[in-house]
Amino acid sequence: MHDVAAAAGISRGTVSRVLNGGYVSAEARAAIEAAIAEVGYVPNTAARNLVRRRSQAVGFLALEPHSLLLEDPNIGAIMLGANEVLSVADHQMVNLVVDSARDTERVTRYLSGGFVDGAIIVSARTHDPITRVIAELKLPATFVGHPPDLHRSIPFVGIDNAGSARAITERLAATGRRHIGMIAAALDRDSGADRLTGFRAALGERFDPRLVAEVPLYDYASGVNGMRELLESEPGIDGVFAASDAVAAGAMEVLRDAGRGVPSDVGIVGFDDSSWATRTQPPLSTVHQPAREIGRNAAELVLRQLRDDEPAPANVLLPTPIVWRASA
Amino acid sequence: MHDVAAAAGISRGTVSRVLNGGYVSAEARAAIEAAIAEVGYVPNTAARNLVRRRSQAVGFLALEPHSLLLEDPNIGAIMLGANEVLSVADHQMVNLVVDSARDTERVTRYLSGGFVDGAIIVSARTHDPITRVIAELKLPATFVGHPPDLHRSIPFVGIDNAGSARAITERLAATGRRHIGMIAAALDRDSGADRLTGFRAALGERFDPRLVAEVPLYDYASGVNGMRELLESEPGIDGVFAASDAVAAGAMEVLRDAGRGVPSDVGIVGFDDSSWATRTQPPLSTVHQPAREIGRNAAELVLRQLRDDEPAPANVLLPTPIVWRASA
DNA sequence: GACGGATGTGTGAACGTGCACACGCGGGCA
DNA sequence: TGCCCGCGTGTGCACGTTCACACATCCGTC
Repeated sequence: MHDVAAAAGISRGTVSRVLNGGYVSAEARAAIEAAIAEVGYVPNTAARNLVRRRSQAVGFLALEPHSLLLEDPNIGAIMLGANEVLSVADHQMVNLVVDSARDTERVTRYLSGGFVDGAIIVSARTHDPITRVIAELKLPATFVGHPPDLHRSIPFVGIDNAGSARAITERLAATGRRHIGMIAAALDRDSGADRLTGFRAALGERFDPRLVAEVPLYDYASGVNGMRELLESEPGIDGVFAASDAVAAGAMEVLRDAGRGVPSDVGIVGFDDSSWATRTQPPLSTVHQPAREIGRNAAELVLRQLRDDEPAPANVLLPTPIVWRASA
Repeated sequence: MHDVAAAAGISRGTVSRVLNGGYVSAEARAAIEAAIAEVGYVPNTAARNLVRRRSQAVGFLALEPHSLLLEDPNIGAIMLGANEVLSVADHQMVNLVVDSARDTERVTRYLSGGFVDGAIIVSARTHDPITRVIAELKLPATFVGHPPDLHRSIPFVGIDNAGSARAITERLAATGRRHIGMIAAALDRDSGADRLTGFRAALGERFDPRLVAEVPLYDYASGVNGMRELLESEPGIDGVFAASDAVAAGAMEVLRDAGRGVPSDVGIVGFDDSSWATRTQPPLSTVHQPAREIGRNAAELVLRQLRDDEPAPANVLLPTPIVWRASA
């Protein structure tokens, strides 16, 4: 910067003002911009961060084991979306995977150390020590998905799981199915529980608790087990709402083995619109989760908190269009 | 740091030596460590980076459009592996997706500006402007996969595509298949071309150019088209080596529609051991790509270049075990 | 004509480290 | 005894910015 000032014949202070805004005359600005181009000047982030007490970095916290991270069909798109927004705003995105207890310790230290100005938190559970740390540090943050009850001060971006589940179940019912069941996964998470709630609301009087198979995870194997259970308790089942596309794929496999045609004998719908949905045969009718948009919005919410002149942002619920393919 | 020094009754310099190594007496060390714990001291990265002229960050360059990024079955695991190694070594990983020409400009500026100490480059093409920039800056870097011919100075980590293709083709042939074809994808990349080379080598005299279907991408749709082509040119085909698992999945779909049993009528093998491999019915026999290990090794190679006392690292080729499932 | 506000510029003091250098002390050796 | 060397410690400067403050000029107003 010193060199730029010398080349332009002006002081350091004015160069700084050109870069950061302030009263600068047109001539001075022109001279300095020419000098910057000539010298090939690039501001030094470390020095800037030092004096500003900022790091220009936002942490992307995934509170999940490494293996599940890769299985999750949405997380990659969420990361990508967040990264897009952050990099345009000249912020770095730092990935922090919290798997073991050792990670928790390391990441906690990292967050406390001022290495990041804010955080995006994915798949937080209730009572997670990390979320407590964030709340205590008053670190600008945003949850993806419903946050644990404790920290209502931190905004979140997500989708209306109950409403979406209700909508697609109603659509499935409208195709004339009489015995509609659900493979309900991950009921220990709000997303899983909400999808079941929506399903129940859609059926109203016709809801039959025997036609709900509860399975632990959103994965293929759970779909296989859930569908077997449903077929056993009601052989005449002709419609299935699977809590995720992977679950639906597992269910379709069981139906095929049982000689049931999809959608001729059984109509089936999923949730996520992930890569599974177009890989099944026939392709899956499902609820589209705008994962990239979720990531973008999460990043925006963090950045907005970083600009202290703006008010605390409200939560964001994104629309989830139904994608109707051939499975129902 | 000043506070720590005061609390321990010793000077700043000695505190610095405790943190960075140097002559320190046992008593002084103990006193300072106690003071650090008491004060809750965390070194300031910005100040350290400023004086050391380091950023403690490594760029992860993906030279691919956003959409393909998510389709790629390996890239997530590579990122995860690299991130693991880097974070343990107290380095940040900065994701840089180069999609448009605007990205190229932004990322070039980023790399030149000393924002990163090194780079990991994924899916580079020949003559990519970014790789030229890296070579000119003499930025410590590592390629994932074969680098473009130009920059032999930069090491790479990858797998032996030709050898692996040869091995699994031989294994397929050993099951007694007479008419073995290949769906060869992405021949404009070295990985694609090498897999075809390996296939040809395995068959030797028995190689029949009519039984090679060339398709543009490593994806499902290419598998569908490739398999149709093979069935047309040789209805008696009883073995297929698909250039990727996604291609194999597409091929299996076509075989099912054509009423051919897998593996009873046609044995089929893939490449990658990605999530596709366990989602097909029957599950796919394939070549395992150690993606997470590739990421780890790439990060190691960059870190080694950063420790200037060590010699320039050599390339790394990782082993690719065959995973034999039920499709052949 | 004095005064105050708007506009524009220069200067010095941080920000929190690492590192070079100076210095002190004790022991081995010629 | 004098000197060198290994060990251990303190001090000042530099790293490249931002920011507050001081100052300078011009214009309009009481």
